[in-house]
Amino acid sequence: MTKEKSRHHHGNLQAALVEAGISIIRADGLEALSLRKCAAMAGVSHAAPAHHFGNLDGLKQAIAQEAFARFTQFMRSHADAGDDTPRARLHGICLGYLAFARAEPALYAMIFCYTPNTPPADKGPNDIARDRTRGPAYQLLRETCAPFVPAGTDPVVIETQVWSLVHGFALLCQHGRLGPEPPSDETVLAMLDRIG
Amino acid sequence: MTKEKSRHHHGNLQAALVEAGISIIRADGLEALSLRKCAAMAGVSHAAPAHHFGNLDGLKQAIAQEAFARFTQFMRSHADAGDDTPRARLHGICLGYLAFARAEPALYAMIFCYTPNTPPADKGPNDIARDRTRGPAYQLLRETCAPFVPAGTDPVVIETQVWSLVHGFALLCQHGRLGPEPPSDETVLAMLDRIG
DNA sequence: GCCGAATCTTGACAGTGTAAACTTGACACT
DNA sequence: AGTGTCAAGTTTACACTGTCAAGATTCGGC
Repeated sequence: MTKEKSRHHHGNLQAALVEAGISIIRADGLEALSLRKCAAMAGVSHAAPAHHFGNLDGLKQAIAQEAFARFTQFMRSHADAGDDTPRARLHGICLGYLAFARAEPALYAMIFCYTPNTPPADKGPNDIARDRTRGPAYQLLRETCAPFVPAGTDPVVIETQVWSLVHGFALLCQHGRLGPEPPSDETVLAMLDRIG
Repeated sequence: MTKEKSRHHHGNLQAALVEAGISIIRADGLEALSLRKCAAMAGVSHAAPAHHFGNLDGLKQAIAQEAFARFTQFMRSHADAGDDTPRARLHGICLGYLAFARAEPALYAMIFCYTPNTPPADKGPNDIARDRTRGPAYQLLRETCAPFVPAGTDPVVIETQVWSLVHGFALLCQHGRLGPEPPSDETVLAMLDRIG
């Protein structure tokens, strides 16, 4: 027999709602996101999402978490693309960062607004604790930046500088603050090379 | 006679609504902003704001414009604070930037999301056109960065690098991505000095 | 004094989040 | 089979929001 459509127990409503939310955000922006529209798009009653996410903010956090997962994978694949030199890896990860921000502006912005931070509040300020509090992508950034840390300087300074530069550039581009057509990726790489 | 309270013609409703909106955003964030709450806070009927701003987005733009005005003035005062050396001016403007972003996180974020850009679409890519399309504060940034532009490199690269770095750092701090207590201002100045 | 235009009010409607009570299906246990 | 329990969705209801249309009031120029 074919799978009967039971009125209850959607199967994987949680994922379906997140997917619906992503498509709504992609089409009409974050402001257009609503619990009821996601419910309708998933073919479910309007109050169902609240059972899974509590409230609208919960849904946004779930969407942001999914977006973060895609973002890290996207960036990691870009890091492995070019040569195996440290510089090629740094360029790759940053170009991936910018490409994702350009391709998915709304999702990218959500990652930083609706993803929880400092979850476990670990003890010492060691590397592992930093990775946890700064998000799943920080380990990749740290490894990539390591070869460019001059002797005697705190690695955090370099990591923070690279991250701030790329993040700020991505957002300024996204909001059109860098002119109608933004600077080329080569400009970013040139800025990057001025650091290391 | 004392000024009679006339039911119509509030006097300066436009400004009052913007002020109400700012206080709401300061207290409960951008999400809590609503036309009706601003109207109530200004002692006016619920549909009055639409007459001045068209819709909610119009009000947001007006608030962002006011926020932008305060931001530029704030930053300009910081630029004139220290010594008259180029480096002191650069440090001053960046510290002002960060101080404003820390003091008024919601207003700072609004500036980049709701302020229109590229208004006149000027002809040549000269300095004046750049100032117009990139916002009123760009002239200040350009003047401050000028002494640090090495011979033979495009000034835009330096300006963009400084702006991206400070903007990205401010937002990463704001969202707690740089740890529970963010790096000190000296760290930012150190990063800045690595550029010039 | 008068008339148009600007300013604000009132009333209404659709869409939204959210809470409560209810219905249905799945599963374990006896 | 019968039963209890629990999770998943539905239904109903309410307050709040943006937005529109129509009316009231006041201002400014003539």
